[in-house]
Amino acid sequence: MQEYRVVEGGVLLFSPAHFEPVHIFDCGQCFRWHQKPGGGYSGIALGRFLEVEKTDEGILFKGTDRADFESIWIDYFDLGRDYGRIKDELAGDDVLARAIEYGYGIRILKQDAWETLISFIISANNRIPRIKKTVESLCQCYGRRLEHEGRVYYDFPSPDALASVSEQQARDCGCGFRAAYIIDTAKRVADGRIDLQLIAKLSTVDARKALMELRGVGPKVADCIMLYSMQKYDAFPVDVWVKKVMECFYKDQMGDNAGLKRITQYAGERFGNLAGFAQQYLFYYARDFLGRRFGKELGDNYVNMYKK
DNA sequence: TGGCAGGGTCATA
DNA sequence: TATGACCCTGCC
Repeated sequence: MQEYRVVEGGVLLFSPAHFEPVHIFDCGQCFRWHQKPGGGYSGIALGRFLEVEKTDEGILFKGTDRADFESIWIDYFDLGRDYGRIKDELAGDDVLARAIEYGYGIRILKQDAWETLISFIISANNRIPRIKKTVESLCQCYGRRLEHEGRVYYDFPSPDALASVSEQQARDCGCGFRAAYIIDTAKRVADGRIDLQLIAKLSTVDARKALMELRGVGPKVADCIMLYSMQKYDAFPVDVWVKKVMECFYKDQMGDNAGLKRITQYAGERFGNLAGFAQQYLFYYARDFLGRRFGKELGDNYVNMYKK
């Protein structure tokens, strides 16, 4: 655990070698953290408002006190985990070594399972700005109103709250065709037919199966829920970017035209119980660095450049 | 300005 | 197991 100290306005984390806000909040795992105009991030998680800023001395967690920091945020940001060791293990792989160098400050947050479930149902065939907008809209319409230092913000709506929303109301929030999935899922969680805490205790294979019983939850969304909120670090969500990067760099090992199943299987073999961490580094690297540079041509272009 | 395509999933064949 | 449809909007 890294050292921290209570300072004016919050808690300061010293020399955080493996904590970079932009990497953490922009690596695709969360939707309610937003970059502030003056720098830093603000977000709402676990029913609380928090600001995270990088300073010369370290990472400043603004708007929290020792009690909340110790009982909530240490766990949420997974500050007890030694990312140095994880990186050392993964960096034996050439591709991962480069991805880690690029996204050196990524951490996997321990998010609320219910919020993660609904957020990633919304993510299907969608774009990140719209996902954020839709989640925010649901919060404002159906979430609990909270105040912090005179500022009003909204918690993520409870299962009960979303279970009583009509399909049209959910569509009005921008959910689109996912509206029916969300309401159906909310009803199941609200009346206890689905128990997320129980699912979290299952093995990765069984939890995946259980989650995929829900409408709107396929393999990718199930893996995201397990990785981002159930501490199942062997889960390896395969989205378009991870698919591209895997097809590009591990083509020889996986064979031509590797499908989703093959990619998932290969990631399990190669990265084992660190597959989830590997996925985060690969996703961020693929989307942020390679995506910006090469767009759709990512695969072949980069391979050619890499070989030279 | 219009048209495309997207953090996938579901239904159908 | 393989296609197409799907809400809607940011972006080219």
